[in-house]
Amino acid sequence: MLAEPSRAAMVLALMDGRSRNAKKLALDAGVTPQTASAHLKKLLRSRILVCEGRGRSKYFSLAGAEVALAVEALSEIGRGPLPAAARELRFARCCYDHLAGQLGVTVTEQLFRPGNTILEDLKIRIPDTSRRPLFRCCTDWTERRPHVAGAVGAALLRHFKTEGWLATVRESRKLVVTPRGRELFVRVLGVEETIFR
Amino acid sequence: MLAEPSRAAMVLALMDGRSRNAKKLALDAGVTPQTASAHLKKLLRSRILVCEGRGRSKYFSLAGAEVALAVEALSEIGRGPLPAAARELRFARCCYDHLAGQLGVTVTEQLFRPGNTILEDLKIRIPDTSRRPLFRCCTDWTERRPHVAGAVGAALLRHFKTEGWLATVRESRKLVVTPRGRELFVRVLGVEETIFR
DNA sequence: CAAACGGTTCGACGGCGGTCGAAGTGTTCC
DNA sequence: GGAACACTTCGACCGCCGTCGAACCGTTTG
Repeated sequence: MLAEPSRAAMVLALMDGRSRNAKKLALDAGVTPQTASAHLKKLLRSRILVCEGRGRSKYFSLAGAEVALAVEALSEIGRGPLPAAARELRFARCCYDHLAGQLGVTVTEQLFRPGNTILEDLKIRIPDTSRRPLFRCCTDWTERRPHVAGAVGAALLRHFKTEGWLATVRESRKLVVTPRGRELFVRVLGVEETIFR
Repeated sequence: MLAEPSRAAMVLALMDGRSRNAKKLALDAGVTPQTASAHLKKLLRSRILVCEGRGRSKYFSLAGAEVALAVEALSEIGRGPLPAAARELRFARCCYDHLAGQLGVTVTEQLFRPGNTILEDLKIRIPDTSRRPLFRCCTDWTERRPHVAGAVGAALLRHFKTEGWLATVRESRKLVVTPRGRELFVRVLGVEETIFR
């Protein structure tokens, strides 16, 4: 649906969230009204657009936030340099302001063990100043499993850095586990020794 | 790129984050190796996949988080019922075998409060028989925030149903909070009274 | 070295689908 | 009522691109 140039042009034209009529969209896409009509019909059927018929004109707009999110997500692909160093990032890296990679998902799983007292043991304090959700999760793209984000995720990474468990690498998202960190991850968080290779 | 069925099949096959060789991907997509080769070439050029040549085999995997995000975002489009019955499902429903909706994300947030003892209080036992991940999360499509899934999510919903907190509605994913459940959600899980309207 | 195998290139075929002209329906406005 | 207009349907055309057979290259294995 979004792959076809004319349809893509129409959807992109609607990315501002406003609505337009069919003729305007035909112009945006550089096709005749008949062609546009066929495309718009398909876009409606596949729930990408919705329309509201006002009089003899029909006004089209994006069907919802999911559409806008998907279009934005697609436009992110292929930017940036090739990840020759991908492997290095796989074990531990930061994802915005929280921990990701094998270590990230492992820590997250530990947090979910019934009876764990990790957040208290580390004396993690969550600043409740913001409207930020306490907890979010990203699906880790290397692990395809969730790691903790949100306020809790940020607080954890902050702790690991200030307490010298993890060190950052300049100009990179890579994180390095210090010897001290390695010992503490195992002893305090119950992480398997083996994941450190 | 992602619109073509064979390529989509290959990319979906790689959505678990692991890597596969060209022949395996050809099989997944149901095409011959020549055809797969052509597709893989294009997917590499457009930075959707990366490959690592080990010996005479080449191992392909997703190029990065953006790709996984985009694919997931695309899969969200057009899901869900039309707005008429949507409202009813919004508050509480089951998502496969776990709890979703406003109540689902709220419970999930409670689980992440530092110092909570919810899983022990409820005497939740996680069967560790399976290879099933202890914890997964779905992004709730109505709430746009994560709710707990995986073994923990399933155990929780099972508990809520067997203990009479929630009642199922036949032929529907809808879940109804019983008066008993309502009281317990507030007292035991610390859910805000107000979300029950 | 020969055989097997993974991956690639080339060329030919065929179908799906985007395109537009022409014509049809319904609405608005004078 | 009639003209202008927004949108749709139909039909025919045509080009792009996915497909596979055959042949080719390079690595691995015995």
